[in-house]
Amino acid sequence: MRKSLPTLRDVALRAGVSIGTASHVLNGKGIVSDARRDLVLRAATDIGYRANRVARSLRQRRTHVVGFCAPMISSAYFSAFTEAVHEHSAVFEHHVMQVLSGGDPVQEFERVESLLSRQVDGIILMPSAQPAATLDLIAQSHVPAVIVDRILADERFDIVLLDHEAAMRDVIAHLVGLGHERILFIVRHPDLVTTRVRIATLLAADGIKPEILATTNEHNDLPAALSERLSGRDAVTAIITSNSINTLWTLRTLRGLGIGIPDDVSIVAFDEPAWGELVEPPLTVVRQPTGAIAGSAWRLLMERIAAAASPRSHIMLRNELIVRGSTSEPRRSRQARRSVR
Amino acid sequence: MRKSLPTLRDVALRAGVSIGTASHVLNGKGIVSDARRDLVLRAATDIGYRANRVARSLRQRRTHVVGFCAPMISSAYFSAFTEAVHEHSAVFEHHVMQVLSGGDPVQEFERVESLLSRQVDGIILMPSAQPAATLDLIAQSHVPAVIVDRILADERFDIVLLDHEAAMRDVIAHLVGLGHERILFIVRHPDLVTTRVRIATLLAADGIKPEILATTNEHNDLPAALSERLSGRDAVTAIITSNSINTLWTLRTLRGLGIGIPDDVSIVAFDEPAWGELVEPPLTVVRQPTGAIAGSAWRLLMERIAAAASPRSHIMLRNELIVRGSTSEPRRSRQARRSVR
DNA sequence: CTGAAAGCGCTTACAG
DNA sequence: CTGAAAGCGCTTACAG
Repeated sequence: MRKSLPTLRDVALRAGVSIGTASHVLNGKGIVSDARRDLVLRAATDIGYRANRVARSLRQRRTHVVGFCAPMISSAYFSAFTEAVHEHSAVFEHHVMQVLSGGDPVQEFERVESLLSRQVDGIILMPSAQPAATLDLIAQSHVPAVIVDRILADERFDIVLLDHEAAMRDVIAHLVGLGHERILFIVRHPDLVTTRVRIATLLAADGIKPEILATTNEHNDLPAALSERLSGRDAVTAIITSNSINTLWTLRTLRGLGIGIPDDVSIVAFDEPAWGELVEPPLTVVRQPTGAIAGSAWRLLMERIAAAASPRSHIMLRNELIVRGSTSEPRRSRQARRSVR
Repeated sequence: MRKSLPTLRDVALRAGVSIGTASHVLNGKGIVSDARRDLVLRAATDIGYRANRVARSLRQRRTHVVGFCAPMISSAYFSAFTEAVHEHSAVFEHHVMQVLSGGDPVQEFERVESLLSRQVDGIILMPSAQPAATLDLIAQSHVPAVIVDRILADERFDIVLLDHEAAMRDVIAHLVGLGHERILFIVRHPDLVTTRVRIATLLAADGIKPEILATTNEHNDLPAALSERLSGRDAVTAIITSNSINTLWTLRTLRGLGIGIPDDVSIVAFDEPAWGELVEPPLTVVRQPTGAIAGSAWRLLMERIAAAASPRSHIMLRNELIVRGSTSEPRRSRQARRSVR
């Protein structure tokens, strides 16, 4: 059995004061005479006292712990966002208890529930594709929560979201400006609201002929699908990929097929992978402002914890289109122009 | 003020039993008659009871929370390892409270201390470069801990480490086998024990002329340093990079200098970045078995929590060298061989 | 089998 | 200013 740690009682005993007084001193609350203050402080350091935050949490009904649930960690957007969430936690003097949903609504529900049983003061959730049950659970628990992206609107929560419509419009404008018409959008999770918005925006755009391709987890369908879409007179001239992993597989597949970028096809990638600037050619990407997202989420959550009744905020953040070498005029326009000369 | 949640007392009241009996039923402990069991179960679901894990933790002096401290999240090795740590947490029925040290010994100490005040049952630590104070703190707290890598031996802790010496020997053997002699090792944190082992192994190897280059955070010294090391008759023919970010900068710099891989210089990268297979040429890398590391850490920690007195374990895991296109014979041997014909 | 009671380590009104 | 006491929501011997 582990030797039990010194408690506030031990401090009080050694300092010859009451537990209440010791508590006041250590928390800088109430008014205590200098003499006793010194006594308590000395006693605490002498015996190496460290407050038990579990006891304090129980008593105060406030844990200073924020629950954080995300689908995963190990891809560009998620790891950058996760790091930003943890970096902000220190600023706001909270700990974070993180759980992974794996994108599975059932696990999401269970793990958020486990967070609730831990009495977290608030929740930051990056939802799965079907978050309805989890959102109901959170709403009904009355625990302050902010939902990050992947959901459009919900009056019950503060929401930080990216303006996916604007981002997609930027991408389209860029490609159309270069002369592209047949554009292939490769998505991984067509169910995600995020993806649906992007798809809808693409389909609604004027002057282009968009196609959508949903990939599987193993991406083994990609070579066949891409070689088909990239051949013939209706071949697509530009590809938009929906996330880093998708981008990686697409590039690999294109290389395998011997298709050149941007000569044979242009590429725009959502997310900004760390290697985006490294590949040849460097990638045109849609950058996600992960630091700003995390900061906004924390700020909203802290405000909500402080004032449960204030009106909900929906913050919309703008992505940034970074144009690099992976996009250029389509081959046909280049040839056409050349033949004109 | 948030509406207070139903407690065990509410369940007991509604079921018409004592709190102790309700507790027994809900925890599946003790022997309770079927009639009362049903009563309690029904009452609990009726009022939507959810156990308060903070209260339980205080009473049991066991939180089922593991503290996890790492320098960062957003680079390949760390994000893969972090994800693996979280994935295992569910299996072992613990939550994880994660803090970031940023590689700074002072922050590391403070945040591990805050973990201790949260009464974590155990700690998984990826140490900073000067972890002595933190290690003392943990040892003195008697909280079970397992140290992951970056430390060679410490009888006070269970340790999971990678066999960096063997890994470096594999790299050297590979390069020497190809005919390389002048090898440059680009490191970012020369203080890290990990790095020191790698450097020592490199310097001790027979038949090569190794050089070490320590980069700064901004890597703005890299172009000058590399162009110097890669020119002249003593030019290095192979480069080993110490982590993903370093690798990224090195590749970018080489491209900027117009130096070809592997024609002008071969590259071996420690860590296995997600994009390792994607760049041209695909990278020869030393793969870190992140899943196995996390699994071993959890297993050791759980065993230590169960049996504090059992002897400490030091587990050593083997890296894997993945040979791809970024390494080949050095130019000079190729030219020499050609001229022989 | 069941209930009454102590206690985990704190904070916080409440008297004095 | 200070101390005695209640209580946060549980678990767990201990009687019966």
